[in-house]
Amino acid sequence: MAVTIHDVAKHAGVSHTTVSWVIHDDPRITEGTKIKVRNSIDKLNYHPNVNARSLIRGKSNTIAVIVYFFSSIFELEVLKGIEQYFDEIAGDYNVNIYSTRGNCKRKEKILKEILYGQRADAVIMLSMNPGNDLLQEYRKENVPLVLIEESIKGALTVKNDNIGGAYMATEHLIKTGRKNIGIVVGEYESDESGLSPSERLEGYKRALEDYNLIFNPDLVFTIDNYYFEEGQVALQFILEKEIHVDALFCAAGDTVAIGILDQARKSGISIPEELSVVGYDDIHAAALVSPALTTIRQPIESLGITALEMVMKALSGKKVAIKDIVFDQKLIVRSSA
Amino acid sequence: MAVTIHDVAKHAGVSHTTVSWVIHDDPRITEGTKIKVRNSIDKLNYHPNVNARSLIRGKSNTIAVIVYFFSSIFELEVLKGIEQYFDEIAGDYNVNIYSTRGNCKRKEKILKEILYGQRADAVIMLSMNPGNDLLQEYRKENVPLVLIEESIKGALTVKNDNIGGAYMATEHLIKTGRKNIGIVVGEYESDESGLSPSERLEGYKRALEDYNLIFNPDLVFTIDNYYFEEGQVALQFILEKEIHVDALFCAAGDTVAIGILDQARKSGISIPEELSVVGYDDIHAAALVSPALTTIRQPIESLGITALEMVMKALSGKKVAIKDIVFDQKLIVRSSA
DNA sequence: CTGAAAGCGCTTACAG
DNA sequence: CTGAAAGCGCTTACAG
Repeated sequence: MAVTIHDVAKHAGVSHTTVSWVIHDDPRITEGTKIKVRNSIDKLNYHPNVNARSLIRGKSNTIAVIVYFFSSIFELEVLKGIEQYFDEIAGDYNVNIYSTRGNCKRKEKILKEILYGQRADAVIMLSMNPGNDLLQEYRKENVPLVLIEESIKGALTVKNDNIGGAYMATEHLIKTGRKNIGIVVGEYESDESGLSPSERLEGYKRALEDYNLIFNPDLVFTIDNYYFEEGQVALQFILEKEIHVDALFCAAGDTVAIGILDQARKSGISIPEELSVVGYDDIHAAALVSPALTTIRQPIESLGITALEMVMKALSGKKVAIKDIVFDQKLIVRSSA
Repeated sequence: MAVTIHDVAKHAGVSHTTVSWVIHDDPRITEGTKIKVRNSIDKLNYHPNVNARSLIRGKSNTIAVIVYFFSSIFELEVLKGIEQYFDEIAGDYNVNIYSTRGNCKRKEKILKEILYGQRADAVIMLSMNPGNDLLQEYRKENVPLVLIEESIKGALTVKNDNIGGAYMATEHLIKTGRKNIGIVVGEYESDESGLSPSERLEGYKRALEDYNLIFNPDLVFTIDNYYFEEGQVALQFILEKEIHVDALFCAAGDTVAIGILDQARKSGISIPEELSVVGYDDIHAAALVSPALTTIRQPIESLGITALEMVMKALSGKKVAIKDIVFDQKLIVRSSA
């Protein structure tokens, strides 16, 4: 069906070896032969079978990016970052994006298939942990693995200073006179949760402690999917249960925080008078909602760019120091707190 | 290096053929042998080489999704749709997501590599046109190709009723008394632009015509990347040049429309009194900005779900009627118009 | 019930 | 300067 190297060889009147060498621009082939063969390639519309090539080379020229789910602008921005300089940094590689669709078994399957089934030559994982066993297997096989927003001993990591960011957010609320500060945060206890939720919780706790406020576990509200609607639900819950908070640090990000703002308006809660809200991410909408959202800005695209750079460096055989690369966060004060 | 089928065979004390058959659960193999072999597979942590398998099968069990760029929430939502029921609909397939990074040559290269290099067994394209030549090549090779938000004669298409949506938006502005209605729209003349911009422009024109307003080409403002900032720039341009408009239909989507709102606030233009704005998409932020954005809601996730269903149907050998599947749009009236 | 053999489409030493 | 041969890791008729 498809045109193979043999068809080209026959058409050009040479052996298939010669065709292969023309493709690889081997100096042993005369210019005349090259032209002849290239002509046949064009005429027959020949494209090498990627699978055969990868099989024999033992590498696929592909970088795999694994996301947990296409749930939020976070993924989008990181992917943008990875793409931004892709041609310059990783010209002859392809990117393949996989989603685990929130399934841990799938995650492991994908990671194993990539490693042992040779789907890709390197991996970038977003907000996900390969687990220690798989990490060791990757190291043994010498396949580069870079983690974004996740850290595990022995892995290459690019991340935000979530502890610092959460600290700043909480400190801001304290300094503006808030006493009962709740936190809305992603699931932080499961294996699948990624590191940032627990780090942000940690930063929140540290700030409370430094300012002599008591940490109250009842003021920790967790959400699962980082959806807008979960912010609405969280505030509904707080109001129904009559839980007393005068501020919410929405560590789960701006989209959820905006859900909180939305519910506040619907429930007649005035912001920031009755309730201060600080988000995380500084998405575009944060500046535009009413009241405008005070939030923490993180350089999301940079995470992607840096992760790709690390992967390429490792792929080129250079030693990459195993040391977390951490990006600073910035407090953006607007009207909501 | 990696464990092959031969290693498993040796470990289990059978031939590699037997191992292959165990993997495929061939009824000719006795249960005892199967257990023995599966044990070895687990012990050695064996995973079949995907490339070898694809090579021999002549198919890769992969569906390729091609996006133009990870630029907007639109891509994110479509991907969400494709994922949503993936396990149910397309259990043993993988998805690979490619981005052309806005490069037409890359697009063609990807499409040819998929087709002739056997990267994937079917393709879903987002807001992109394969071009007639490539479409014919896909049809000849019988590789399913489904287009989202793009239509070309002879291709399977899933799209929004952009003409209808734009008509509704424009009609709403007309009925609320606006006379000088501009349109902000994505690049619609280049090959790479996708179909929706020109369709939305068409809907806009038709509404003007039906209500006896003259179409003025000077009131068509185009943008390239669907970025927030482009909305700001567009309004700045209009103000600087003192172009007289009392309404803008931002067919380029809500993110850009919100950029317009932002610039309006900065420039002291009151919305909707001095300028009415209607967006397109109904993203979450649309309801939350101030003033809340009047917009057109489109079922983006459904596009992805339906496209995947069509691909799977075609892949299963069933005839799929070549007839555009068109989703209805809905006008959501808020405060900005 | 299991194995030896051919072959998928390519690459790459090895001859000539 | 070019070709015949072996092999990458699998699958699948074909024997036995």
